[in-house]
Amino acid sequence: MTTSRPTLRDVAAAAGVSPMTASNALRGKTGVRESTRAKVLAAAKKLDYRINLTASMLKSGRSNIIHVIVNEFDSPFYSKLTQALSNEIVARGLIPFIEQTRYSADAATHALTTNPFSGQLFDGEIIHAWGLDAHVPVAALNGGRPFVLVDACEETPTLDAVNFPNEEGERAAAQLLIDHGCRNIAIVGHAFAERADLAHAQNAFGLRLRGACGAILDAGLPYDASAVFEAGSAADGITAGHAIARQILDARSGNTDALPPFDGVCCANDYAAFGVIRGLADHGIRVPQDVKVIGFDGVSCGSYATPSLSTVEVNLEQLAKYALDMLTARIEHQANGGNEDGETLPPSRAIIGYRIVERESTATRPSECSAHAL
Amino acid sequence: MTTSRPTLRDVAAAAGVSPMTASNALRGKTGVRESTRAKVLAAAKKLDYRINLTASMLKSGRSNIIHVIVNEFDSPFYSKLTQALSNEIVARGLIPFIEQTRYSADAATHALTTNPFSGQLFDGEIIHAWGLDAHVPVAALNGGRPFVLVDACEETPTLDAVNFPNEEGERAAAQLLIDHGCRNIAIVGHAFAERADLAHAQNAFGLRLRGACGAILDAGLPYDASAVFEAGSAADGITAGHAIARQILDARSGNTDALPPFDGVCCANDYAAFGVIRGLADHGIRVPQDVKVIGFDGVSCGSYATPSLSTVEVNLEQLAKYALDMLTARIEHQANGGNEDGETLPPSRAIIGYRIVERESTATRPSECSAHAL
DNA sequence: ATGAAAGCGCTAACAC
DNA sequence: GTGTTAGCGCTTTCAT
Repeated sequence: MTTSRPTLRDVAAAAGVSPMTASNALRGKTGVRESTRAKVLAAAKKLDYRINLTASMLKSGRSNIIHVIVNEFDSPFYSKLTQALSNEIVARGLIPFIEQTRYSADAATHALTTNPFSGQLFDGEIIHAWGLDAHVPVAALNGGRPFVLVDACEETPTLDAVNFPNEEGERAAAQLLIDHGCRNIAIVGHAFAERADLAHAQNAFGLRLRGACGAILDAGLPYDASAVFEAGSAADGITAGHAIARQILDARSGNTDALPPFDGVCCANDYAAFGVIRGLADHGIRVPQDVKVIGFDGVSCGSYATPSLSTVEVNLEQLAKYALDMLTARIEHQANGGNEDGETLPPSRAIIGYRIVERESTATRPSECSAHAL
Repeated sequence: MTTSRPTLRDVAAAAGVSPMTASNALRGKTGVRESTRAKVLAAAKKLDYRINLTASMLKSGRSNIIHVIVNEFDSPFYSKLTQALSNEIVARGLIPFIEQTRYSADAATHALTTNPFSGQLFDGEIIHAWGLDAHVPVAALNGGRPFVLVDACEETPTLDAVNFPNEEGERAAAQLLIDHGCRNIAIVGHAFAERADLAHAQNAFGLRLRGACGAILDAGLPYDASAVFEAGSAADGITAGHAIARQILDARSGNTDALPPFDGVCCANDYAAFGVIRGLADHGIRVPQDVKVIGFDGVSCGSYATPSLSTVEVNLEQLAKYALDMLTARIEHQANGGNEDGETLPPSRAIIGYRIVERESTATRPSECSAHAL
């Protein structure tokens, strides 16, 4: 016969009080005499009582669980984002529930709708998943639940959102290359678009391209389709790196028809930047001696890669803080019956900070190349 | 006035059946007439019914949630492990709940005990967390719940466990260096220990050292404390890389007292290997031209790093399969009342497969150095 | 400050 | 095949 877990009843009986008093005592509610609370806590400890959260959640309708949706776990960026969000959620006494969609819009839709956890188990949700802006009508999926969009860049501000300094950060990245003497810069990330057409960029990569081409054009440097390579992952980055290397080698070979050789590459994320460096190395092109490369995100491995990667490091701790501030505000508001009388909280928006991190991949002097910069 | 979610009652009423029939129909139970099931499903769809899992879990005592505990999210190894486990769990129709302990034995203990989710909400648990073998009495913490230990290497087989091919894999790694001509191999990972003392190695790094030193000694090559560096992370790896570089430079400088220069480095994981390469580069030592380096794990970024990293790639898909087979067997066994009459399932053990992946970091000829090997 | 009653939404067990 | 009953363990409400 299995002796099953003690319930609140058992604790109450052992302490000689009612279940209600035991519940209040255990949850630290005021209005319980200290001596009574002590008795209850002692009984709970003695019995090794563990609250049954399913029962608690069923009755109270609150779970303290925050749902986090990302594209995948196994990527330098998402693993860092996940860790930052998890840390902040735990620090606030909440419980993170992290799910990956593996870049599937269907999976994202499911996570937000069909999935019975959403809206019943979770107190709030934070999502950074690809393609949401274009393919998934997020605002419609979210039935007024506490919800934060990360870097979805949607233009209609109906939801709380924390965005990255996409345009400004990538502009600064391109400017760094220019300041370091680059005059023919390749851009890796979003597909080519004219500057004017980028005014309506809807996603992060579009905004980053806007920033990079802005810096380049404003400096009087060339910007055209031959210098823009579409890539978001290391695999695509390798392909881009090969193309960039070929153009450099072609120019070196003395071919008079050759395009001028690239001397800098501005990447929309670190992941692709690693691929670009890899692709360049395949053809013997060295970074930073032959070409300088800068990424975006500030992933952890950028500091211990060889060459270490210069980047636009975004402040993910700040992102997590903002997201949870927005979420908890909405959760509290709902708990106080805020939504019942039509008084909905207006949507909040925030843009997180960044800093340019200069490492080997954009170094100008050989001595800097071997200095290990964190 | 907020119109709250429809319940099973509402669906049953709309379909003109009892709640029980509706429940059975929705859960795909047999013994429901097809026409009835269709009516119920239609009603559920029309009302946008979503099952309340807290209620379901409370009543049935099953959640279909698998608890996964790892040290951290933001590391190349754990992010890959997490993704593999998550994929397999989802593929089996279960729900992964992933938690990080951040290398804290306290956090691990909490995750397994104080945490009210464990043993009440979760159907099973999979843990790969550092220090569990030595500091946390896992077997005692687990109250007979379905539970799988990943690579904890504990000697008393009281729990289900999936282990890595630690000794064998690292032996193969060292052998690769030897076969490629290395004669003075540094080992990075576990602290130095005599071969005899490693007979009782209790953790993964100890076993890996046993494998490496076995290959080296059996080949008649030197193995002593001067060639062993303790490191598990990129940061430690950089320190080790600096020390290794100094010894190489010292020997090059013609100092007659100098130790022979290292020509190979066998690392206990890829994470440290990246650090070693980084540390070597800080002193201008090139990989693989000056020293060959091999890692362990087969993390994703090893293929697109520069140099790309040779490694012992362990089969994490297989790990996930084994772990879930063990878990589901135990869950089913418990559901069938297996534990009540004292018939406990004997503990299972498995060792996952590996393959040696040769990339640039151990290449012997220059031509191989620029070939991009996946 | 404490307790009694009621029920959250679902499903196991049993009747019909 | 379908319906009825009962209750999982907790917390909200309201009485004392």
